[in-house]
Amino acid sequence: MNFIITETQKAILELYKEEIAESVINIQETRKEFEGQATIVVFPITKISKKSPEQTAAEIGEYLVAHVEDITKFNVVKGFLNLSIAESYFLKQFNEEILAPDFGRYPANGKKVMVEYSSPNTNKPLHLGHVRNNLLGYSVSELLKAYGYNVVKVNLVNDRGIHICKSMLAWQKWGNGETPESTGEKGDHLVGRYYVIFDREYKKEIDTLKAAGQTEDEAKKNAPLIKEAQQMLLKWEQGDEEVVSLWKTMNEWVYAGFNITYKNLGVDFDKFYYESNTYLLGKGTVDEGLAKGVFFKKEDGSVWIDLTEDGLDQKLVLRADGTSVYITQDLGTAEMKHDDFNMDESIYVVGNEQDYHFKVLFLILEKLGKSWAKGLYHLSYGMVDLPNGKMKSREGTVVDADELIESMITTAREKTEELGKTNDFPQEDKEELYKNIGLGALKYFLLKVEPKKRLLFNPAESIDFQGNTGPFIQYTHARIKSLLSKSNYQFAVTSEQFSGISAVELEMILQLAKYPAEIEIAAKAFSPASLANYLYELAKLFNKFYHEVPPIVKTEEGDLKQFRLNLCKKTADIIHAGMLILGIASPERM
RNA sequence: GCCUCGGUAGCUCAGUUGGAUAGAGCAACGGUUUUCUAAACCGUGGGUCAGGGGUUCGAAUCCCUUCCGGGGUACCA
Repeated sequence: MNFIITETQKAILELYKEEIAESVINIQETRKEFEGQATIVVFPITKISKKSPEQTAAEIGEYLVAHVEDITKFNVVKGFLNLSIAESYFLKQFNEEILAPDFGRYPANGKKVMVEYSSPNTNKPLHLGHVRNNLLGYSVSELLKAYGYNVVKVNLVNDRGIHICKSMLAWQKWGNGETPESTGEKGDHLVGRYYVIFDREYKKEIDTLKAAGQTEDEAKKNAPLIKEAQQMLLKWEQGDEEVVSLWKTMNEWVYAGFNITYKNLGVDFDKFYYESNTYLLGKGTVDEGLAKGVFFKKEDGSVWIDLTEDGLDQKLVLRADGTSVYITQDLGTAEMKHDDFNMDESIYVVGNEQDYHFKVLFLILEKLGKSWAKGLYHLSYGMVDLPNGKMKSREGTVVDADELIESMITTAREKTEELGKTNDFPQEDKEELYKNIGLGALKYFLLKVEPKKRLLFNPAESIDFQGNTGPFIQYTHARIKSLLSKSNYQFAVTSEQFSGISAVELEMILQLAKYPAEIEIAAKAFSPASLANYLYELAKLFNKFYHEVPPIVKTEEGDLKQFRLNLCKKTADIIHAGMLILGIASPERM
């Protein structure tokens, strides 16, 4: 409805003899309790008109109705000028813009963006926090594709380090040669189980040492198990055959397990990076920083950067013994990824506990003069909390990803069968449907919340299937599909002059018209949440329409029926497309 | 202590260039099915937008301040 702005500018020039900037004219949707579709907020204009808000509004309203064909009526409420727009305007917009096959699709913008997400540790299975990360990363990728980007999805796997050695060591000591094959256990769960066993035995040793008079810190350092694990890490780094071979074997088990989880979640990656290959990177960057005078060396030989002028602290970038720390590695990895893909932007999907780390990382790269540093973005998201607090792997208070997925599917199965909806479905289709619904509920639940907010998950209350949920939107889609098939829908463009259109239908056109802008907003914010809420509003509006309008299938043939069917079809298409961006399937029947 | 992100209905959440009487869902209560899928629709009740101050025609939104909560402030990753 951009024409309103231009016309209002003309009106003001005519009435008050003054040019007015576009930004001063504030147009919003008219609230439901008032008549009209578009509202101009006139307060800012009174500075020019030098008249009361009411009078200014009335004058502009009269001008617009007299001079603009599509504006048919106006009313003034305090400083708000409500305009009624002709139905034909909406129909024209619907036919020409919204029904166009490429509606909501952005052309390629020629830019490449990397989205790094998931980044699991290979010593334990994925939990609900990882699920949020994976769904966010996948969805943001799809969102950016829809907005015209060329997207590269990468997964930087943390496959080395002391934590992996803990699982390996525990398995060596107490595993009796168990394998996923011999136990039937998913590989990541098996390895995770030994990680927990290590921790349990380690704690026992600590207690023993404390009982013998050592302090907590001493006991933690001196426990034989941790020493053995450290030895193992050292051997790994020296390339000890036995250790490396065990490491490879156990990692393979974990990957096999992860692949199943990824497949169930519907996420994928274009490239995997492994920290076992990247952990030595970054030393060149440190040399570069020293040469440029960005870093400095302390007496002990350790290398630092001083960020106090930027409101941060001094930060170590290389130990005195020349070994790397986390940020050294990340500096090197960032350069490598840029060399590999030469992308314009790069998004790290990582939890908000690492806000400080990424702030520092990006700042250092900028100070090193990397031109691409300004394209880096940390998509920081809040932790998923349980009612009694944070999830902790070692304390067993985690919601396991595989179990959660399974229970969502089970719930979907129970609810669907209770409603008797799938009595005539072939068995295969049933299982496919339950999976789509169960995961739809889970994904929507996690994605509808603004990423940076932390999110509460209560395992005791199952995720809803009614109201503002994935299944509600899926149901709306299925309902439309059923209607279309019953009416033998064929596409045809209607005229723009016929009667019988209701207010809710105009609302739907307005809501559909917003779709491209919603993609843009969500893509720019790297946040699928607003899109999720948009789709919910659209579905809700459709259901209202569905109840208010008499059965379309039985309506006599004509423009009104055709228009309504077109409206249904487009709504289904947009729900389908939008849900795909969220990684959620829209079943044809449910 | 310092940095940072949050605090909106009983619960889970929407609400951005500052706009009208702050919205949904769940839960509670009541209603709608001889009509295209009732996982739906309609209605009722429920608010000190954490507290206080400021900016102005107008503040959940911007500024200051206090309180509460998460996270960070590691030569862990």
